[in-house]
Amino acid sequence: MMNNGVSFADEPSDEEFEWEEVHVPEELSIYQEFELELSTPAPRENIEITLQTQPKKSDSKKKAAAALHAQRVLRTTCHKIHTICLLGNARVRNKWLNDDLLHARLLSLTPMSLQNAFAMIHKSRIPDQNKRGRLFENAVNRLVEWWSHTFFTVLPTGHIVNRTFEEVQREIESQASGSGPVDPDSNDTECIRGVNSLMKHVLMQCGSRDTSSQLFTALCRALDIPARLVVSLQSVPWRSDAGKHGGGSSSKGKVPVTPAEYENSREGSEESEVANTSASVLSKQNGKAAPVIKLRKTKSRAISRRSTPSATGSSLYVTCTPPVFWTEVFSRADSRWLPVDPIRGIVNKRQVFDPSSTDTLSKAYRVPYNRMLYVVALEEDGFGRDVTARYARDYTAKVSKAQGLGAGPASARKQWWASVVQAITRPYRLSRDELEDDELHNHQLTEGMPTTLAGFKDHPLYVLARHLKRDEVIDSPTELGKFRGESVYPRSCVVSLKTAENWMRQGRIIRSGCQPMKMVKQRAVTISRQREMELALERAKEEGHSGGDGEVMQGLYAFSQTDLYQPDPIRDGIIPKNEFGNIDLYVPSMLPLGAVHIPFKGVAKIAKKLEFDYAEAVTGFEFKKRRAFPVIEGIVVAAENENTIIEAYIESEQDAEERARAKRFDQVCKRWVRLIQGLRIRDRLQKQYASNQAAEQAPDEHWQDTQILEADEEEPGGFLVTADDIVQPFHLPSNMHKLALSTDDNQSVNVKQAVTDENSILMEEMLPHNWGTQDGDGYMVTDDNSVPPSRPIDLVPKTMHELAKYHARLEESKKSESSFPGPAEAGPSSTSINTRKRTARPSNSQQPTGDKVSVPTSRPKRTRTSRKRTRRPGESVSDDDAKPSPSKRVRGRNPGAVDTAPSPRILRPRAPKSAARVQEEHETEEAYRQAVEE
DNA sequence: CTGACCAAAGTAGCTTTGCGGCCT
DNA sequence: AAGGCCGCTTTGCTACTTTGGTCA
Repeated sequence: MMNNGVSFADEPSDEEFEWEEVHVPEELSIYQEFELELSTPAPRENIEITLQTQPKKSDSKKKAAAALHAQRVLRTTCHKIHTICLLGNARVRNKWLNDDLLHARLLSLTPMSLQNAFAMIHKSRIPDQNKRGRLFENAVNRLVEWWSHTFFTVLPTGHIVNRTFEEVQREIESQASGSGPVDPDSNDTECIRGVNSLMKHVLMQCGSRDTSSQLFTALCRALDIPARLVVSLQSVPWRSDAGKHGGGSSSKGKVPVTPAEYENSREGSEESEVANTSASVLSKQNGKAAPVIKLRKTKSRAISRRSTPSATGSSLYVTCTPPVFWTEVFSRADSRWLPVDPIRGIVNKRQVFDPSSTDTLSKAYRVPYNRMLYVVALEEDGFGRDVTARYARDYTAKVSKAQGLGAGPASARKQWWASVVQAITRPYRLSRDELEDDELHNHQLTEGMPTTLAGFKDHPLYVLARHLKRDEVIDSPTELGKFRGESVYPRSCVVSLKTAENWMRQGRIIRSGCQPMKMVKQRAVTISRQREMELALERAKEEGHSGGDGEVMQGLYAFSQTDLYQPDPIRDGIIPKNEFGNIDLYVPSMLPLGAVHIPFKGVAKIAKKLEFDYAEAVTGFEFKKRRAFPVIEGIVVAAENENTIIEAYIESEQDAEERARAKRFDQVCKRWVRLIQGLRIRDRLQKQYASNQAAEQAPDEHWQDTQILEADEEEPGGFLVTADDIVQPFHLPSNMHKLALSTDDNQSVNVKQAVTDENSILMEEMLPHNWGTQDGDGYMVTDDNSVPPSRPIDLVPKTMHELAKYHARLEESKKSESSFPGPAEAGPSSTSINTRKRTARPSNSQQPTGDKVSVPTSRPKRTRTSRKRTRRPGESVSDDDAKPSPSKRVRGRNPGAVDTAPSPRILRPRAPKSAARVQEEHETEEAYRQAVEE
C-alpha cells in the first residue's frame, strides 16, 4: 500500500501494527482508506501524516490456519495413498485368482450339474441369442445360490471396512505409544498370504465375505466365464469428520490397519501379507461360534479383547449388506457384464451394491462401514475399469462430485483419480469396452433428477436458476419440473454470454438491434478501464441517475445474437485502422478483403520505407500490472503490395545479415591481429632475453590447460614451435558442420569474393579460429561441396589430386558423423587453411610447422599439431591421416628449430568422445604431467 | 442424520492499447 | 540528436469452490 512514492521513516517492526511516518503531498489525502492522522500542524506544502496499516493477523491465528492446511494436505495424501494401496491389494488378489490349481480345486468341489449348465449354452445348440442370455443368467443364478447357501460360509469378520481418518489416526497413535497391537496378526484381520491361503479357504469352505467374493470370481474363471473382481475401495476419507457423528463411529471400535501398512503390504512381494481390515461389528458369540481362520497365530485373544457388542454386531450385517468385493460375469450372449453378489446371492441387480441405498436392512447397517466412491472392476488380464457409475446411486449428483470436479483441490483429486484409473486401464480398447462405456453413460442419463440442492449444481442434465454463472442465462426456458419450489431447466437451455467487446475478440459482432440478454456489473481490470468507469459514474451522478448504485452495468449477448465480423474491403491500398492506429486481427477472419497479413517482425519498417499504407496487426493482449499491452504480429497490407514488401523484406534481412557478417569479420580480424602481435612480441622478447633460466622455466599454465597431451613414448619432449601450435587450442569450430550446411551458395560466393583481397590470406586463416566465439552465422564458410576459397597466387596451389582426396574424405566423414558434429570437427575451411602452404611433397608426410612464430620453451610436453584428435597413447602411430612422419621426429629432436613448413594436417571430424574416453584422456594427461614434474 | 446454509479461506480466470532508458 | 527498440514485471479483482461448522 505504500506505493505512492512516499518515504518510509520507520521500519515496520511490530507484527500487529505498522506505524510509518511518511511525507506525502497533499493530494494523497484523497486516499481515504488509510487512517490518516495529522501528527503535526505542518506547513501546507509538507504535511506529515501517519498511516496505519490494517492490523495483521495474529500469530496464533496464522499458526492455526497453517496447521489446518497441513492437516488437510495430510488427510488428502492419506486418502490417496490408502486408495492406491487398496487398489494394489485388489490387483494382487485378482492375480491370485487366475491360479490353475485354485481353479482345479474349485471345480473339483463344484457339482457337475452346475458346471454343465454353462457348457450347454452354445450357439450351435441354442441359436436364439436372447435365450442364450436367459440361460446364462439362470445358470449363474444357480451357481450363486449354491455358492452362497450351500458351499461357502461367510464369517462375520476379516473383511475390509471403511474407517474415518480420526479412527485410523488414533489407532496409529496408540500403536506408536506401544499400548495398541503392533503385529497385524494380533487383530481381527484375515490374512491371505497367497494362493495357498485362498486354497485353504476353499477347502474349509469358509472365510470372510471378501474371500468369498474373490473365490467365487476364481470359480467363474475356472468355468471359463469371463469374470471380473469388483472392488469398492474403502479408503480413508479426506474430509475431517471431527464435528460429525460425534464419538459414534469411534466407539464402535478401531481397526489397526493404517495406510502405511497397506503401503508396506503393497510394496512387499506378492506372497506378503495383504491385510484385510476387520469389521469390528463382531459380537462375542459370533466370534466364538465361527471358526476363525488362524494362519499364524491365534486370534481369539484379540477378538475377545477387541470385540464390542453393538447394535450392528450381527452376522446379518456381513451377509445382508452391500459387499466391498463382488463379481461381474460377462454374458457373451448379451455382451454385457452382470453384477453378481456371491454373498447375498444376487445376480444382475446393480442397484443393490450402493450402501447408501434406502432399503431397510442396509440402512440399518449403513455408515461408516461402507462408502462407495471408487468402484473398480479387475479383469483376468489384470487391467481394470472404473465402474463406479454402474453401481453408485446418485453418481452424477453425488459420487462424481465427491471424486472431484471443476476447479481447486477437488479438481486435483479428480485428475489424480483419472491418472490412477489410467494406470490400470488396458492400453487398447475392446469392443466390449465401448459397449460398457455406452452403458455407463446411459446409467448417468437415466439417473433421474437429483434429490438435493447440491446435486443440481453442475449436473449434466439439469440446472436451477440459482446456480447460473454470471455470464449464463437460460434461453427459451422449458421447465422440466420443480425442486422445492424452484424451476428445474434442462442444462441444454443454458447459453453462455459475452460482452460486445469479447465477441469482437472472437471476430464476431453484435447484430444490430439486438438487446443484451443480461446486464451485469462491469468489471474493471485495467487502470484505464477503472478510470473510465469512475468517469462514467460521476457523469451519471451529475445527470442525476440514481439507479446506478455506484455500479456501471454492461450488457451481455449470446452467440446467436452475433454475426461474423466482416471488415470493409480495402480500397486503393488504404488499410482501415482503429483508434490506436493499428488493425485488430484477433482471428484470421478479421482480415479485410483484399488485404494480407505479413507476420514478420520488422516488416513495418519496410512498408513504411516503401510508402505503402499498412497497419500493424494486433493479435492479442498481454497483461501486466493492471495494464493491457497489445501483441503485435507483423502488418496488414493491401494484397497487391504483398510481393513487393516481402521481397524488400527479404532483401533487407539479407542486407542486415551481410552487415552483421562484415561486422563480425572486422572483430575477427581485430582479435587475430591482436593475437599475432602478442605472439610476435612474445617471440621477440624471448629471443632477446632468453637465457638458460628460460629453459628451466615451468611451462606456461595456460598452454598446458588448453592442450590435450598425448603420451607418445617415441617422441619425448616437444615444444611450441610454430604459430600453428599456439593457435591450435583455439581451433574449435564447434558449429562448423551446421554452419557449412546452412550457408547457401550465394553467400559462399560473396564470402569468397570478400576474401580475395590482399588480406585474404590472413582472413582465411583467422576465420575458423574464431567460430568458437561467434554465434553461428556461418559466414566465410565454404560450402561442403564447393572448392575451397580461391587463394592468392603466391600460395602453393592444391593439386587436383589433393582436392579429390579431400572431397573423398569429406564424404566419408559426413557419412559417419553427419548426425553429430563434434566440437573438434574440422570443416573444409580448416582444411584449406591448413593445407594452404603445402609444398609439393606428399601432404600426409609433412611436418606440421606454421608461421615464423617459433617459441622455444622449456616445456617438456610434446605438442603435436594433431593433439586435438583423441588418440590413445598406443594407437597414435596407426592413425590414418597423420601417419608417423619422419619430420615429426625431426621436430621432436629439434625443439627450438624455426620451421616454416606449412602444416600438412587435414583435420577431419572425429567421433564424439565417450565419457569413458574423456576420463581416460584426463588420467593420461595427469599421469603425464606428474611424470614431467618429476 | 442429512443437507441447507454460512463464513472463511483459497483459487481460477478474466482482463483487452505504456514508459523510460539506451542504442544506433 | 532523435527515433526506435528493448525490457520492464509477474497484476488485481471478482466470482467461485472448498471446507468446516451450525442448525433445522
